[in-house]
Amino acid sequence: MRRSNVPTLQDVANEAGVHVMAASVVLNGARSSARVSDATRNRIMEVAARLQYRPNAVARGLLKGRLNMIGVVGTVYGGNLDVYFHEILNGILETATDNRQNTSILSVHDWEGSEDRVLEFCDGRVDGLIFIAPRTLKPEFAKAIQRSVPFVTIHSNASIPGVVDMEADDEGGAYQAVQYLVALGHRKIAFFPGELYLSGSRRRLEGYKRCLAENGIAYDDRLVIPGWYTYSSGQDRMAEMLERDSASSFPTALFCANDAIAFGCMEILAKYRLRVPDDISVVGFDDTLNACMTIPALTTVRQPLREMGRRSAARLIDLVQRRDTRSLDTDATQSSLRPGQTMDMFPVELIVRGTAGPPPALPVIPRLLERN
Amino acid sequence: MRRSNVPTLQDVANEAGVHVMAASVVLNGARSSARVSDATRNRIMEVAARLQYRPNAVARGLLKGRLNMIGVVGTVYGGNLDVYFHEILNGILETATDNRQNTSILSVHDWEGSEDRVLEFCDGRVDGLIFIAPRTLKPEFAKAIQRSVPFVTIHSNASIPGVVDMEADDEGGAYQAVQYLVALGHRKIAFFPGELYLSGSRRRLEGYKRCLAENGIAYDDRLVIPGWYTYSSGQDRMAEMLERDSASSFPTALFCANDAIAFGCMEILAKYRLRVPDDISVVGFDDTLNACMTIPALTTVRQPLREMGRRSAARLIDLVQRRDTRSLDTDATQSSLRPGQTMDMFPVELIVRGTAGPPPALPVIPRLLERN
DNA sequence: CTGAAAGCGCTAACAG
DNA sequence: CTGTTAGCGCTTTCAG
Repeated sequence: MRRSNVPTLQDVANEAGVHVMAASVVLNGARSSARVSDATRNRIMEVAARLQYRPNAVARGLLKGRLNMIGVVGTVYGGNLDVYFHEILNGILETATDNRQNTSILSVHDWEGSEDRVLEFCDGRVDGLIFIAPRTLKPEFAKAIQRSVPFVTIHSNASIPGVVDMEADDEGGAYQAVQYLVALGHRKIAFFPGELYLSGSRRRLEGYKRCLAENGIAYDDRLVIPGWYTYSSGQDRMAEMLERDSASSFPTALFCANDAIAFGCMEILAKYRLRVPDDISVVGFDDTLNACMTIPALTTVRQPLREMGRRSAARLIDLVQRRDTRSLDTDATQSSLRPGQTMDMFPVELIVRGTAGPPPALPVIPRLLERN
Repeated sequence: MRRSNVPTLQDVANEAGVHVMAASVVLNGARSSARVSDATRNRIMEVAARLQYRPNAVARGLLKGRLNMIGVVGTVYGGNLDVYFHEILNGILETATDNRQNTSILSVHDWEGSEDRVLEFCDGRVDGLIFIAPRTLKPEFAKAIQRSVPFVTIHSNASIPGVVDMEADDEGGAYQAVQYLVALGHRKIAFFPGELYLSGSRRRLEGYKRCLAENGIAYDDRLVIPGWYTYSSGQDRMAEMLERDSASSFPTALFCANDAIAFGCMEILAKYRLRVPDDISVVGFDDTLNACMTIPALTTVRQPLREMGRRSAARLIDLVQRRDTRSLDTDATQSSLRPGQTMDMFPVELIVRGTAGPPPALPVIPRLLERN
């Protein structure tokens, strides 16, 4: 049953009066391209051009067991793939394009309930998978995936034996951010860590705690308010804190576990007539593209998301190729990417912009505007 | 040459001691599932479960001429797929997921030079294509695509006969934005239209002009500065204007053809110590996710990008299905989407936030800060 | 150097 | 109701 009306190799061959395989050899430039005489070769090329022949990727894929397609699985948060995802994706697309790979995206709402969709996703249609911030990859699930295709993770929550994972220096980044605030004179620094059951959040909490301890500031768990990695969670938690605390017990600085939370906080602060950074300082984490778009621009810990995307794609492509040629070369020195290493740690950097300054001389009084 | 180690239908059949096709019928639930006795059926299911058999999507795709994959082609601007693209993508992913379709992304840097990549992209690996803001689709190129797969466009620059295109009411949106500024008391309103060779930009310019005319304000082409649809272009054009104009000839309001331009402008305005909206008003276009993340939040014309993404995917899926069953039903009333219609126009809406207000009583004097 | 075969994994059409 | 056969479009092997 021929479905589409695009010319096939058979059509070209018929038209040129040669056999399919001659056309195949000519048109894909297989190793022995000298196997066809110049006359037939030219005739085939001419016919192919006239018919606008293009090889069918699926047929080739079935045969080769490879489609030149990398799959990306990412979480949608409240219906949206957020900027964080977006920047990683940019990196992946860049590397994929450079290596003539296509990119396919699967968005999942929750990891637990989507295992079947993910498994289906990798049944032949992708050569490998990149998981972006998977919540919980159950070991059996990870095994099931690996049976079909290799995969790598970015911000994996729990490390999986033999699986390469990209991580940023969460602990160090948090430490830097808090140290910066302390140096500015802050002593009461709140922390919005996002989801504390995520290992990244916990590492950031570690950095926050270590910095306080090293500066002789007592840890106050009323200043640490968990939530989610979203704008609206930032709004909610900030509002809670503003309604709960009196002016005197209110923090002079906020460290947020990502930029979205920071923006949510800032939105609420504005509603309460608190000026950033005069009345209160805010520091984020990630340095997503919109971090420099607020006024004042967000002071934040830069995580090289794009680079992490690039590297994950490079790693994956490497794994796919290695699998393809596993029997041919046992020499692992071919690649510049060390295969044994199971975690790529990326450095972070504090980007000082305009949302953090010295604490106010007098306690400020938050007053809610009636409506914005 | 068997490439992967995943169990195949043949494996299941062998293990269960039945013929391949029995396994096929049982495991995919084809029309006559009663064709197999319960005993064999159970045995097959049991074996399939034990072996963790999953059908190979590529093999099925080759046979059916359909992979359940929709392709999205978008432009990268300065190395980034921007928020605009991102929101449309969210809509596409949503509808794709609802219809059990996968989504594959191809990012192109320039449309002219990427025609081959696009053609290659649609050789079997996608069932249809969504073009996001294609610059110039040459007629022959469009024909070539259509030979392989159906496609739809979003913000197509020139309409292509028979191709469904999603557009927003650019003219009306621009009119609304400018009318709002005029109502606030502004008479000197600058317009940053982005690329004027794009039809969308020109329609926005029409709306701007019409509104000025209807309010008896003379059109001054010194106030209309073309550029690109980017943050950095907003910065550049704004800086140019600030350096060029004296305080007295400086506009009191800015209408920007998208949010990115508006943010770029605002960044420069801040550098020149101009306060938004006290000294100068700014209105954007699009209402991308980060529009509400600046402080003050951006007043902008909302384009339902997500909805446009959803609709484009729905349209495309419809076309793909129609193509699949073209010989079977000639009855076009099946679908709720009218097939003949070649343009979907989406309404826009002015979202009033905090970046526009009345013009200042006295002309303001921009003064550049030494460093930010 | 050329031709004929077989087969990737799956399904749709046939005979039995 | 079962089993066989052919084939989606392409490539690789093996004879000629």
